[in-house]
Amino acid sequence: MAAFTSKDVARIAGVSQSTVSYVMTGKRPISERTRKRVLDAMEQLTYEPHSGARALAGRRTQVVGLVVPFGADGQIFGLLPFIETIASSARAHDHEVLLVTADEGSAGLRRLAGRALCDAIIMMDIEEHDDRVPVAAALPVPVVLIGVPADPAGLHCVDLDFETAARMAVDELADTAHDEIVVLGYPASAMERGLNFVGRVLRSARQRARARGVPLTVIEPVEHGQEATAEAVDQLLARRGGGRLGVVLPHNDSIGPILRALRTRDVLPGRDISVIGISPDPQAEESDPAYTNVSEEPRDVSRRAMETLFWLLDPAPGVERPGVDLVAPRLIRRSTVMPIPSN
Amino acid sequence: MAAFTSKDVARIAGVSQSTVSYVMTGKRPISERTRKRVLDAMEQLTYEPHSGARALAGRRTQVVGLVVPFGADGQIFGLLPFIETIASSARAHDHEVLLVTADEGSAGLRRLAGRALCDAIIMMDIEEHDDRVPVAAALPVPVVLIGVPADPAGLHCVDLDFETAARMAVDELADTAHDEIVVLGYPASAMERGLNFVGRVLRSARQRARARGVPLTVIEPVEHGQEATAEAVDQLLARRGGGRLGVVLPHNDSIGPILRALRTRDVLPGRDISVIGISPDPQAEESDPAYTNVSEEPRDVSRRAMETLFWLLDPAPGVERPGVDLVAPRLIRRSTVMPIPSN
DNA sequence: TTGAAAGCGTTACCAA
DNA sequence: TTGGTAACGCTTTCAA
Repeated sequence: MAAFTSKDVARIAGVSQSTVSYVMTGKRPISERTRKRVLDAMEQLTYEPHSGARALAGRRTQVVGLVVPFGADGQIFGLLPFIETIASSARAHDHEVLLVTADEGSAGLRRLAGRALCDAIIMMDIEEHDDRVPVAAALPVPVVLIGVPADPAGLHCVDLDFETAARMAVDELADTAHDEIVVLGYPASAMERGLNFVGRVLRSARQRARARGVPLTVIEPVEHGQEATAEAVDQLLARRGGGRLGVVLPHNDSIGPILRALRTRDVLPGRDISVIGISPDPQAEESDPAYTNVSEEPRDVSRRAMETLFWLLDPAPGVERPGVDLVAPRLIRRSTVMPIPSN
Repeated sequence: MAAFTSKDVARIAGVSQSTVSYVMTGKRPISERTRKRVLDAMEQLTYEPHSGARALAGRRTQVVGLVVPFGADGQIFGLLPFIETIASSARAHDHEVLLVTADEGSAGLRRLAGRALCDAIIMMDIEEHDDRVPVAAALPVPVVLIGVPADPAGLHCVDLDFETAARMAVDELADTAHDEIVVLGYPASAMERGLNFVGRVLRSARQRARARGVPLTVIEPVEHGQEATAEAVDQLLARRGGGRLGVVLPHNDSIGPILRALRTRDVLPGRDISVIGISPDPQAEESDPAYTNVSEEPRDVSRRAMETLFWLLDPAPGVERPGVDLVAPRLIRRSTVMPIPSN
């Protein structure tokens, strides 16, 4: 296990070291005969190329930097499918994934690029006005954002289409003959952080409700914690005037507490009130009750982000990628929307 | 931003390249005067050393490989605190974190070592008989396991002390005058995978209950899914003979469904029955009802694992680390254990 | 306390 | 279709 080099492979295969290199990179035509001898030698020595040497000589690290929103608070629930999909896509392209936490801020980005730790960067959890975005844009490596900032500064972004998500929720409630829609908004902290989707969701919901002729109210902010949630829910229930009331819950973290508050008040979603969340599927599925949700499609979003990233690393001729790539959400019906009355 | 090298720094500082290197590594005494000039030059150029070149010449990557249990099913709920703590500890030692998913199996390990991608490896979610452990033990880089396999093969392991965890749960119920204890066990799949703690928990609980003179029954397997859970819960409730019944739930994934089943049956934990989970804190805290739990201490476990890892990379003279390092759990009382009757 | 120079293991150019 | 060889940017020995 004393770590063989391409020189060893060359010796065993009876070829030059450069030939070994060309067999690996495929950047030069190699006769079938030599190729086989080289591959055999590699096999025999269980040879693996030294990544540092390769990075130094070839100026390619075969590493993707991934900036994840740890350290930052927030919707950590749905994080894993993103990371998982990114890791698997990287692997499929023979790339490694280097983890950087968001609490490092721009310094993390500069380190990734400055030390030549990676060939490209994926950055998650982008805020509307995000300090890191201008820094990222100036980096000598391509950066793909998951999330859409106010000014993408020329960077490629991928995200859920939150406008459509809000519209789908409103449509579902309008289609099922609801008389009124209430959106329970975000906590003040989220609004201050200017997460890119907060505004998009509320605006789109309002607009669609108007178009569908259903009155829509937004209650916000909805803070975390027992009492704050209780208060918001009471405010919500006060609006129930015998009509069919539908609630849209666009903020992951508050959905659980809100459902609990409803239960405490003996208000049963799907019977007394309708509830639609914008949230990761597993959360909706495992919640009690399992609620109808508009999915955040972490796998689609991540996959598209990685497609863009590898395209930037190796632009296919004639193919283009959109600057802002919005992924269509999917509405999954569970039991929390009251069916249309049969009369 | 054209990436400066240590040669540039040397030129600006008016010293040799080797001096720049020695300033960075501190492996040679440098006069205060030269040191300052070098540091100034670095600052001025915003110099960052090329990690590939450094790895090649110095045979140190300053990278920690992290094998996470994605792709594998399972208790993904509590995963993030582990990753977060590991990332932060790595950063504190000026190391990067390279992510490898468990579904790559031993191939991932061999790649990490063979390509010189990292200096050391942390591997999570170790099964009792884990194919990767012998491979890891033969690697030319140190490996620290989070989890304890049947045969650690000389590797260092860190994990929660599940024996003590089980004992604490039993003690808490015995101390609060319970007449009977039931442990709702693991699904068959977990038992087959031979997760290292399954056996440890049940054995220790049985033993402690005997010592405390409280009858203890284990119901297992408890499969996932609505009906399976319901069945287990009915089986559980059938044991209630007017006495004080305490339940221990050692398996994360089943705790939510079980609590739900209890609620459906109008059995209120903390009033009609007692419940203690062995689970991550946030899960216990955010559950409804928030239940008394024995914490898995992901932060402590990860921190100790990283301490061991950096000790292996740079053994301090005179200091030793235990081969198997078990972290003490902590019991957090919430509302699901019935208080001692006051009479 | 410092400098010069020989590697480290690849890639890629220049020849053949 | 192949081989020789000069980088790549750092660390570290050997000299001074």
